[in-house]
Amino acid sequence: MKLKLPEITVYRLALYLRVLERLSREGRELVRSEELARLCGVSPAQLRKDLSFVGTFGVRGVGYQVRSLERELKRILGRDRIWHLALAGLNELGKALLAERRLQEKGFRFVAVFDWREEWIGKVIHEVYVYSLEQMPYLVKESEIEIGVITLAGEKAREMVQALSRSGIRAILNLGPEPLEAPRSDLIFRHADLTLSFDLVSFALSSGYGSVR
Amino acid sequence: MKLKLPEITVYRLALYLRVLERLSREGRELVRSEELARLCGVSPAQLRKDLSFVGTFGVRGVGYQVRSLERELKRILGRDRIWHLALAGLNELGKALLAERRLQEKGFRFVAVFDWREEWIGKVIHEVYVYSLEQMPYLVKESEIEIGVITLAGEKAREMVQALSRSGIRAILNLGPEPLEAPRSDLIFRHADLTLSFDLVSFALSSGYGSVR
DNA sequence: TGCTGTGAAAGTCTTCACAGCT
DNA sequence: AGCTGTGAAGACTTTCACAGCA
Repeated sequence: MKLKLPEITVYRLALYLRVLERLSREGRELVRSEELARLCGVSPAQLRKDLSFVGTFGVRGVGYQVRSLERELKRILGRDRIWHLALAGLNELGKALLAERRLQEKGFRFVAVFDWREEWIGKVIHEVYVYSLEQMPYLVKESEIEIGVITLAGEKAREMVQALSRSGIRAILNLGPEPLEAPRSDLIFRHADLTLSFDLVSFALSSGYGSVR
Repeated sequence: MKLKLPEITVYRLALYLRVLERLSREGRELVRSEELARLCGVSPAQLRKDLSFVGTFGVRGVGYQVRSLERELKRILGRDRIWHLALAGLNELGKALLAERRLQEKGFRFVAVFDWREEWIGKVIHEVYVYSLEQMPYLVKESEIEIGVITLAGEKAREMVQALSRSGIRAILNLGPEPLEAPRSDLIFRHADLTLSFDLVSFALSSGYGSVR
């Protein structure tokens, strides 16, 4: 339970799992570190070292069983269960997340949207009901919502962080364009901004950098 | 022009710029490394070291001029110009990107959508015209499109990579859920998958990890 | 005085290269 | 024979602590 691994390793384990899920769908039974690494854009040594942090899954001289490695990584990443999520504040990116079947399939299930605008409350977006902020504490508890997702920026984003925190949520994923300050240290708090990757591309293009990753 | 800095530093420079843009909007003139670092969730030494890779912008004993640091970082990141983008393949996430005013404001302008489905071709989504794949080589050249954005997965995603590459695009940003193989090494190629950050949160929750970043 | 810029030290991550097993 | 698992070496990144300057 108290597994301590580098954050970058966790990120890559999730990436390996993506590719394993695909190989598994395609019916592959066995994969070697060299191929899986190439598909993920990392070195074989990196892949084997990452796996060695969390267990020993391969067979020497043979490779890895796709299904069993997939199952083990799911367990390690906490992807062997259903998580209940709430979207705090509705915008286009938020709607895209609600519509994303792939997230549902992976066990990330949005069970509520919270918004402050009267005209949205009571509506149903991609099968998820929109509630007012007043209902948040009750619903977080009753629906066992553990992860709050924010796609907004600015003052509204900060209000949502406060509301989620006070409602007893366990984790907040900030997908908006600004870093926000964590309200409490016992709350898991991540910032992942899609739009930053546009800046990385623009830098690469204008600095004469080569291909990245 | 041949600036060689750690990728993680480029990422953080983009993050600093986000916060500077906000401070600038709020009318702040001066900021010290300690405050800017806190707002970005990094250490002051980190921030100063990152900046030292690309120049010297501060005044000792005083701090940084918000506007001039903002301008310098924009120049370094290639954000002092307009970039023309194409969306290759339309889905919910793609529509959300087209609608994202913040990207436009930052100089990332979608000028075309390409799709293989007859029923979409000729439509206009969030003011952007949908073209067929046949028109891609011509339009990439005529409209000076340098960055292709993909939000799809699977076989369609791989087809789009091929089509973009053959049309002479300079960079591809893969926002879909699977890593893809780069078609050529002279093409800038990035994978940034929002859905991976959900796995990181799920790991943090189930491993008893503390707050992250 | 006070905060930046930066060598040097500490810490972390990646790669190497081969032992260990099937 | 062949591929994984892993200590040890090497590369890279972060932090420290203070010189340098307004």
